[in-house]
Amino acid sequence: MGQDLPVTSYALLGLLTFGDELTGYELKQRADATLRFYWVSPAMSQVYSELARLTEHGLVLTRSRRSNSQGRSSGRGASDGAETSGSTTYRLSAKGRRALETWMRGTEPGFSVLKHPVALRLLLGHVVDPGTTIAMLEAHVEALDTEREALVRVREGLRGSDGPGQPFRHPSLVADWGLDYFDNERRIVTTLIERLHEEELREEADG
Amino acid sequence: MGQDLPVTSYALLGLLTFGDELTGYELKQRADATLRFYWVSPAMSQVYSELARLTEHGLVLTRSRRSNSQGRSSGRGASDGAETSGSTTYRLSAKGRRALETWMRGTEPGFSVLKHPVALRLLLGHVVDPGTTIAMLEAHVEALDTEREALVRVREGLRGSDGPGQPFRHPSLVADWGLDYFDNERRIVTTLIERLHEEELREEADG
DNA sequence: ACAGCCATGTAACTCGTTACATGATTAC
DNA sequence: GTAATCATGTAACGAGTTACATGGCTGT
Repeated sequence: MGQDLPVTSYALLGLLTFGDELTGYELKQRADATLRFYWVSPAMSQVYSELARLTEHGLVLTRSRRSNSQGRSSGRGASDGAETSGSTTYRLSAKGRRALETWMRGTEPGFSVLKHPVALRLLLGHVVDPGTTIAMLEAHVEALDTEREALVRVREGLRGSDGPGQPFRHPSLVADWGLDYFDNERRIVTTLIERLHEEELREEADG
Repeated sequence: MGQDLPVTSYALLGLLTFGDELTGYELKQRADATLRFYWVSPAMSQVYSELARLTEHGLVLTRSRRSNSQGRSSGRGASDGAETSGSTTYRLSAKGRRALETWMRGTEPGFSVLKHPVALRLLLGHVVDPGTTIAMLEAHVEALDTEREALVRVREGLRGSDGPGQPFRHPSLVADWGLDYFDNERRIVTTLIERLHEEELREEADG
């Protein structure tokens, strides 16, 4: 009991706690919309293989549309020849919900990991000319604006059920967190650009 | 020309641009000290395998201590029986420096990826009781303080050569960025804790 | 009819980790 | 002498990606 799955499995499982029954495709879209800001967007193929694993462990239940051979993917035997077409939806099982609770209460979250290629390249700024670094940072500010806008749209979609006790309360808190993060990062990077600009001008003046 | 290496390879290569000649072990320590805040800390074993690859590509040069069989690890032949002991140091080659420049100028950095287990669990806060979520956030604040302190020590170590034009100018800029990030995150999370506390009290009052 | 999205997977591969194994040097 | 740190790797594995393959369904 309590075989450990990777965090991404629980993340996908968690996306199924918001009520509905989703296809792998829809789950991927949900991950792209929200999960990608705080975790990752797994590839389509990974979504399907994670769902297969979650099904094996009994943490999700399946239902087929437009075809018989309903649910459960009962194990191991021969004779499965009718899974040709139609989509499969997945929903959280009672066991899945318990597993999620156990995971959230019983395991340490661990610290966040940031893979920030822009910061990495700034660290190595002495390798290239200042102009290159400044241009990179300016492009990053634009990218931040784009990402922020996307998150704003997500946040907007939660309005109406984002109050205390309502279903999207926690997603909206996390979205606010993300928006604040973007604002702050924009401010920092803008300041950095100014600092680098000043230095460059001073250097040109001196020779 | 221009075979693409993973970003982590360039990150390690970049750590060799600050002058000295390092062993794999020392390189790992450097990565642990600074790189881990903006990128990742590769495992010891990966440091060695990356160094082997960088050597193959001619981007770093090796030197042996306390033993003959010096440098270059010239290829492919039979007869290598004297690599028993002593440490090997690595330094950036001219080709390596060119490769790094090309990479920094010619490839898109891409957007940052954040794997934030605390944010993920906050997103799923409706699965557990508010107390669990609040406790998790409080633990996160403590972890932030610890990490921030570690970064402060790194920043302090750069003092004296962190001015414009000096060798650790860019590392110090990135460190300042990181410190600001930690400050901001602490502020956000503290606010979130307060919000959740208020809600919990109100809920208890209402029943 | 064709484009674009919905829907599901397989195969090959790389990155990166943990566990394991070995031995030298330094500090107490 | 023995514990900690320095130093270097190998082997097995898992997570996650890209490329590929397939086909249905929907709007124009």
